[in-house]
Amino acid sequence: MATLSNPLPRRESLHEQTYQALRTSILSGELLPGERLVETQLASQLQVSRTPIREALRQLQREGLVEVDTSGGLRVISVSVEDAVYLYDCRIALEQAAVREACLNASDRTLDELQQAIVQAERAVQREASTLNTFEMLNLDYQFHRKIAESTGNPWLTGLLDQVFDKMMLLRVQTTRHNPKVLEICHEHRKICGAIASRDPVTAIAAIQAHLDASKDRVVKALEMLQPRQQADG
Amino acid sequence: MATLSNPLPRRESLHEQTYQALRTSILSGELLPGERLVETQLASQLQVSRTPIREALRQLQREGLVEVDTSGGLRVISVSVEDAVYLYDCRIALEQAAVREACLNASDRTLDELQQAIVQAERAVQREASTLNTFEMLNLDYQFHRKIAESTGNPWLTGLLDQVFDKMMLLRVQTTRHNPKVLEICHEHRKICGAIASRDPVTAIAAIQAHLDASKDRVVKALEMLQPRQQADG
DNA sequence: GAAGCGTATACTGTATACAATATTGCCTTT
DNA sequence: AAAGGCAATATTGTATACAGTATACGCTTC
Repeated sequence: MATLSNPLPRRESLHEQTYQALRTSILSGELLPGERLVETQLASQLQVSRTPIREALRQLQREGLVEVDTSGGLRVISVSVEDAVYLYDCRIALEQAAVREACLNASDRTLDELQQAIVQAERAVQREASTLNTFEMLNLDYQFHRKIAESTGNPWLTGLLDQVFDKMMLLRVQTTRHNPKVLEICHEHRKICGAIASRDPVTAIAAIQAHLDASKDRVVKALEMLQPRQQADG
Repeated sequence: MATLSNPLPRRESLHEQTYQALRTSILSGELLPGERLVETQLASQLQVSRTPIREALRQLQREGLVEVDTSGGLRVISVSVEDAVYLYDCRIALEQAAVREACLNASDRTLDELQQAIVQAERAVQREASTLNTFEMLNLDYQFHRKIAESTGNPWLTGLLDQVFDKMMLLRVQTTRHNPKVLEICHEHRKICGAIASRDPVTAIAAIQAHLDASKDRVVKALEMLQPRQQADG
């Protein structure tokens, strides 16, 4: 609804729409890691000129979802087992800070939204079981974590975490298909939520730590199954 | 030196050079917070067409150094006292993770470089005292912190911290001119470095925490002097 | 003189043309 | 048949032209 209190929503520019489209395609796995992104192809697919495509690609590049080829072309990044560990390290650091702040700042309204995010995820799992695709299921997971970040009121923290989430999505789209222990996750989410609700930073931090450590383990194991880590020595 | 192990360095594209030029201008204070960035002006100043300018601006926008106006124009962000606190929260979270990993991974070579970074900063201060401009002085500071991040081997962590540093530079360019207690900082740096060298994560984390808390205090106090924080109630 | 309208101007958004470079495959030569 | 070179093609880099939109200024009208 457009009201007088807000400026009218300006029609999204093509480069913005292009950015969103490409990002979604990458995160959902429609564009696979390593896949070459050719400007003219994308332009004809999305029915725009190369100009907005280029602007979108530069953003994705700065964000690290896309990287330059040896010959100057752009490709979707591919995330190794090594990267997965590194990304989890970043995520744990940021999310610990997030839950700590959340314990201080979260409003009742926010706590409610957290609850709802969990319930929504549980319902979705029970209802749609296997029909729900991986991308959407992961999105429900991240919704919870993002809500915690938002509740801190710290926009920079949210932004940084979003970047980490994006790359994480990329690797989890590959792995989660095989072990979607979502109910277990929901249980862990409830614990975190409870600790935040009782304004207990120590417990909350421990809970998010445990949750992410477990998640990290699952993902790393799954990845090593798919693409065995190279040993430095024999 | 170009060797066979690396691909030949491709001539930097104009949009990359443009990005670097704009970023530096912003961080050094040549382009002031709130200042309008007009594509055609920048194009004529840098003697390129609008195309590379736009690509550079999109990157800066994604990175958060530049933001859109109500009327669609781009402006250099301005960092409030609130933002300063939020940015420090992010930085502390990330740097704690960095020093912890540094304790585990730092090579002797890296430790040496850390030492050198400190010595270099001390020398610069003694030698050039007041002639050294704020931007360069801060760069020496960040060099130290960036080296720690690099020593983790975690490229994502480095990237995230760089983003925080950039915004921090923006606010510190305003504040540091007045209280350049650099020697004090060097002392704190030595402590951190020592703890990393003795592979003592607990001490290292405590030291970086103390260092950043002190820094945060200084910056917030200085900022509140310049632009008093608005009170919600009278 | 103030309010409102309209035009001129400035700026961003997008498309396209042109240039430079990389890749591919064919053709020649030995 | 293999190697080397040359031409054709594909792709990115950059400039510019044109369109849409906002802003500013002056003119008109009351």
